[in-house]
Amino acid sequence: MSSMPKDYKFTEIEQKWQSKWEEMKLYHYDWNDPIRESFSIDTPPPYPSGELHMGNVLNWTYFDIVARFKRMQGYNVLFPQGWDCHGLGIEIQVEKTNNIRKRDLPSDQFRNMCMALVEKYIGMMKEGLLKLGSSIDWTTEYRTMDPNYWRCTQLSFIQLYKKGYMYQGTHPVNWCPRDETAIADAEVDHVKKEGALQYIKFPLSNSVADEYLLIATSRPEFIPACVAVKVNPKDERYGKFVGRKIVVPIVNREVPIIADEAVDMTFGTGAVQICTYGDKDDVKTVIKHKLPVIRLINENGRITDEAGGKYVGLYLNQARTAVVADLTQAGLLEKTEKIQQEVGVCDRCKTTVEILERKQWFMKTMKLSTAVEKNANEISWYPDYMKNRLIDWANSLDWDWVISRQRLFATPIPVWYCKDCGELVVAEPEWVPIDPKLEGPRIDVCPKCGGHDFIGEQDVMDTWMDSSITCAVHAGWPDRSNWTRLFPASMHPSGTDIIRTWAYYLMVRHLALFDMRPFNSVLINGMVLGADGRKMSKSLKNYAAAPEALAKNGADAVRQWAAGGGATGSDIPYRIQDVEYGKRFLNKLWNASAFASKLLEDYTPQTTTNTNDDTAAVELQLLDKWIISKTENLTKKVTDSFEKCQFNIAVEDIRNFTWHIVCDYYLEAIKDRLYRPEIHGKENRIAAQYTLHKILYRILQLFAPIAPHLTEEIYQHMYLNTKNYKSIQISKWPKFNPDLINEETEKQGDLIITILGEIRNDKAQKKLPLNAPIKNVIIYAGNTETATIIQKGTTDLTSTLKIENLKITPDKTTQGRQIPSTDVYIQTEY
RNA sequence: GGACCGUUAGUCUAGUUGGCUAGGACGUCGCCUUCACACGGCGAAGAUCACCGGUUCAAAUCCGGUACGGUCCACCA
Repeated sequence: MSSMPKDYKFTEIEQKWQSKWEEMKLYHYDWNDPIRESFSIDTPPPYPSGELHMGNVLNWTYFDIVARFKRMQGYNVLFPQGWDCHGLGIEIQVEKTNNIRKRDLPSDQFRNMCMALVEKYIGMMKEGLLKLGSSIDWTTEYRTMDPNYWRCTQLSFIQLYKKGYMYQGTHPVNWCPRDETAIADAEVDHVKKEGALQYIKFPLSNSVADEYLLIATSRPEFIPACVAVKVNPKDERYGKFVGRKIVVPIVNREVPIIADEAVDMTFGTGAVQICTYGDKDDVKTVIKHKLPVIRLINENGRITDEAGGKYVGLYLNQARTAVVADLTQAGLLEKTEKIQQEVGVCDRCKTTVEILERKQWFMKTMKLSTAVEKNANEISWYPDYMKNRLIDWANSLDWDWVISRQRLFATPIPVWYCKDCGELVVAEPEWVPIDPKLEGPRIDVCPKCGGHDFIGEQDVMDTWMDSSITCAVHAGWPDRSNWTRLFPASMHPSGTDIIRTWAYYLMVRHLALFDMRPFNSVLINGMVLGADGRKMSKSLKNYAAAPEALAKNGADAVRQWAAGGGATGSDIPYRIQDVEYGKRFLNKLWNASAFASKLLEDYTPQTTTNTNDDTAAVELQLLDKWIISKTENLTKKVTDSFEKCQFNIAVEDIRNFTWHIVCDYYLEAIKDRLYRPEIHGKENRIAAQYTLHKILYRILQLFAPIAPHLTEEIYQHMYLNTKNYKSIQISKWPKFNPDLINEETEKQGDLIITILGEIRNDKAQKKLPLNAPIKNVIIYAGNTETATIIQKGTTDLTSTLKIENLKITPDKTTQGRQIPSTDVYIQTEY
C-alpha cells in the first residue's frame, strides 16, 4: 500500500497508464495461446474524416468496455484496428482543398494526394482513440489502402468471380453526375425539395377529334426520352386508350399507351410518361414492359446526341427551361403546380442522382437475401429489435449490388480486356495486389484469340468491397492457416445508420465467400445528438468536439457519459452535466479510496489471487455482512448487465452503490470503529478493515472496464502488493458468490440504515450539525425480535450519530418519530 | 405510405420476466464548513408514468386503439 495524493490529476494519470499499458503489451492478442478461448471484436475500420468525433467516442467506449470485460473474464481478446481509407469523401475533399478536379491530373498523383490526406486524418483519429483509453491491439493496425489489404480485397473478388457471384452487366444504376460515378442505393440520400408539376398535352395518334391526354410530370426535360405513357387500366378516363399510340411532343415520336395497375389514379392526371430514365419507377416499367431505351444524358449529366435534338449538350436543368419554353410556345403546357417532392442526392456531394445505363460490375446479392434473414435471426443482437433493420433492408432491395465505381482512390478491379477480341481476363490469385491501369496481365497471349494487347479495367471497387471482408481479415485470412478459429467474429459493432451497409455487406460477402456468417452477435450504438436533442452539427451550434471534451474532462468521465447516457442502441445527446457528474464520481471514488488507504495502513490481508477465497479472521458486524451481501448482489447485476451489453445499467448501479450506500452510509458508520478501537474493540476494527478492503477492491474491478485509468491508479496504490496482478485490467473478474448473500442480514442492515437516516433527519429539522451530540435516544422497537436486531447495530448507531446514551426497548409507543411502515419509534433528547 | 423505437417531475432519464410507497441525475429551495471529499453531506418541494379501452387480486410494465415525437426505408410521375 502506497500513500495516495490528495487530488486526482486525470490528465497526468490517464496519459501515464495509456503508455504503461502499451509497454506492458497488455492488450495484445496471443496468436499462439492454445488454451484460452478467444473473443474477437470486428472493429469497424472508421473512415478517416478528420478529428475523432463524439460518435466514435460512443462506439469505441462500447466495445472497449466489452473488450476489457471479456479480458478480465479470461478470454484471449482480439481488438483490432484498421482504417477504411478509400472513398469519394476523401476525393472530394482533396479536390476542394487543392481547388482541382481529379481528372485534370495524372491518376497516381491524385491518389498520392488522397493518401497524404488520409494519413493526416488517421493521425488525428488515432490520437483521439489513444486518449480515450481504447484497449486496441495496435500490432494489428492496417489500412485498406495498403498493398496487403488490396491483395485481400482483390483476392476476395477473384474468388467470388470464380464462384459465379461477380458479373458485368448493363443495368441502370444510380449515377452522380458531379462525381461521374455509379453509386449504390445505400449511398443515395433523399431530400425534400420544392418542385413543379407540369401538365402537358400529349396528342393521340390517328385522332380525328384532336384528342389528347394530359400528362403531369415534374421532369419535362425527359420528354425527348419518353418511350411510353402508362395509365391504370381501371381508370375510366383512360382505360379505353390502352393499346393506342400517342405522340410525344417536341420530338413527335409515336409511343404506346400501356396499362399498369401500379399507377395512382389520384395523383396528377393519372397518366404517366415513361422516360429512360427519369426515376427508379421508369426502370421497373421499362423492364416489365420490355420498352426500348433512349439514352438521354451522358456521364456528366448533359443531353446526348442520341436523344437530344436541339437540346444536345445542355445540362438537365438548362434543358428543362428550354423544353418548358418550347412547350409553352407550342401551346401544349396547360398549367404548372408547385409540389413537394423528394429527390435522391449523392450522400457525399449532394448532387441530384440520375439513373444511367452503363456497363458495371455487380455482385449477385439478391439471391442471398433468404440466407441473410436466416442468419440475422440466428445471431444475438444488442438490442434485439435492431435485427429487423437488416432483414427489412435485405428483403427490400430491387437489384444486385453495383460494386464498380468510376473513381480513382479505391481498390482496382483486377481484370483486363483483350484489345482484339474483348475477352475478359481476370487476375490469378498470385498476381494480386495489382493495378490493371499500370500493369498488364501476367500472360503472353489472349486465351481466346491469341492477341498480345490488353486494356486494363478503368473502374475501381466500391469502398464497401474493402470494408466488407474485415471479419475474415481480422481472423487472419488468407495467410493464417487456422484463421477459422477466430471466425465468425464474436461481436460486430455497428451504428443504427450503417446496419444496411456494413452489417449487410459483411453478411453477403462472407456468406458468398465462405458459406459462413461473419459474426455471432451485433452490438448496436445509436447516434450522438447535440445537447438540445437534435442531430449534432456544426451549423446548429450544438457540436461538441471530442478531443476538447477528452482534454477537459478526461477519458474516464467521458466514457461514463458514453456508457451511461442512454440505453444501448438508442440515440443519446451529449450532455455536459453527464460528463461532469462522471467527473465528480471519479473524485468521490478517489477520495474514498485515499481515505480507505489511510485507514487500512496497518491492515495486512491474506495474499491471494482468488477473489472468493479470503475469509475474515474475526466476527463481522451486522453492517459488515450487510454491505458484503449487497456487494455480491451488485456483482451479479453488473456482470449480467455487461453480458447483455446494458452498459447504462452497470454504470448507474456501480455509481449509486458506491456513492450512496458505501460512502454515505457504510463508511460513515464504520469511522468510529476504525478511529477508536479502545472503545469498540480491536476485533471490530479489523472486521471493518477486512470489509472495506474487500468491497473497495470489488468496486474497482467492476468499474475497471468503464473507467480503466482511475481504477488502475487506485489498484496500483492499494492492491498491487496483495493481488499479484500487474494490472487490474487483467485481474480475474469476480465471480458472484451466492453464499455471501443473506437477505435477512440485508433487511436488518436496511433497518439500521433507516434509523440512522431518521435521526439525521431529526438533527436536520432541528437545524443542528450532523455531528452534534445527542444526550439520549430511546428506540421503541415494538417487539423483542426487532429490538434484538437493532441491538446488533448499537455500535454503528451510537458512533455515527454521536449518541451518548442509547436505549433500545421492545416496548410499544406512538410518541416520537416513526420509522416509516414499521412500529419502531424514536425519541431524542439533546 | 411501410417498418421500428419512443412518450415517466422544469429538463434528461432508470424501471428487461406485471407486486412501486415510481429510482436517479441536472436544476430549484432550506440546513450543515462534520477530523476522505463543499468537485462534499443532510433534507424539502416537484410525476393523475401521453390519452382511451381491455386482461388481472394487482398495470408505468401485458393487449388493442388514438394522438404526438424520433429514426430508417419506400415513394407520386
